[in-house]
Amino acid sequence: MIKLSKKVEYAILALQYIAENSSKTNTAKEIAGKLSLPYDFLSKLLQTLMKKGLLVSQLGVKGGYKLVKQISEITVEELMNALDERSSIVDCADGDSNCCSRTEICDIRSPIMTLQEQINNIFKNTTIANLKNNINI
Amino acid sequence: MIKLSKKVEYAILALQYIAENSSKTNTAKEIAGKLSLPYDFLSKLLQTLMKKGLLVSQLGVKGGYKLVKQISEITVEELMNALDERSSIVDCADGDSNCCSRTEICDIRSPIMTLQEQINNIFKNTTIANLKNNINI
DNA sequence: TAAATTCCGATAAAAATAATCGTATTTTTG
DNA sequence: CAAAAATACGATTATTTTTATCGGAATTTA
Repeated sequence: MIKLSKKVEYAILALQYIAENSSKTNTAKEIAGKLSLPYDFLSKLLQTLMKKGLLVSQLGVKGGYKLVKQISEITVEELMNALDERSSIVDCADGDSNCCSRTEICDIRSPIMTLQEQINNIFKNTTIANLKNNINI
Repeated sequence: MIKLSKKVEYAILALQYIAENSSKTNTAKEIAGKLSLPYDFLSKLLQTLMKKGLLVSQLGVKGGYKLVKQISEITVEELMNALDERSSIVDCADGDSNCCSRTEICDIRSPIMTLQEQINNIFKNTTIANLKNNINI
């Protein structure tokens, strides 16, 4: 609960890797290899990020992925949205008006939404660059 | 992703219900009925909260549950812990030292922990009483 | 002793997440 | 042009987590 998916976790690592190697196009294979991530899964994920405009891809032999903008300009929120991760802590927090079939008046909806907003703010204010050690122990 | 489990959701509702009816012991059956929650599931959840010291139970015919302390003194963090919900956003954030088998040096562990702490703070600073509308629309 | 209840372990069902597979398409290069 | 290296994409499977259910035991009250 309240956990980042592997998708998001791998994407953070991959974006950071691409950022470090931004002079060239990076193949999914290389990234997966270097970071020991499952190739197929990563590959699909990168395609999604490409479709969502966070990466550009090049097809063919010299193909691979490049960043569109710097990782200091990509927020975790943006990444989660791109990967279709809903950050709604309860179902009714993202527009399900039937949420309150349980009780006549949903007693907790509004305060839960506030909780939601606080969490969203954290993800909104954290960039992929923020999630990187500057110190290599 | 980043979602409260039904356990936590139901527990919030149940604790609020019990708080409103604190003059008597409340049976799992009644709470489930009034809130339209699945009895077996709720029942087990209340037993857990009892074991963790958030509720006291009384066996037998006039049995049921009562609060040990006021819901304004129970934080969401406490509830999640009681329900064995780990609020760790990544596996390595709760003591899995093997987390970094992927890369020699885990580049993101420390900043992820910071993110984790921010999220924890929210749950630490929100009580079950806070999650209740004072206005009934 | 019967009824209402908590208590408890086991299991099943459903949903979400993660991973895999096969194949098509594109591009480069020899 | 043909082969190789890569992305693109749909379908499917496997795994894990979450949610729900079941059966019966123990406890208390009346």
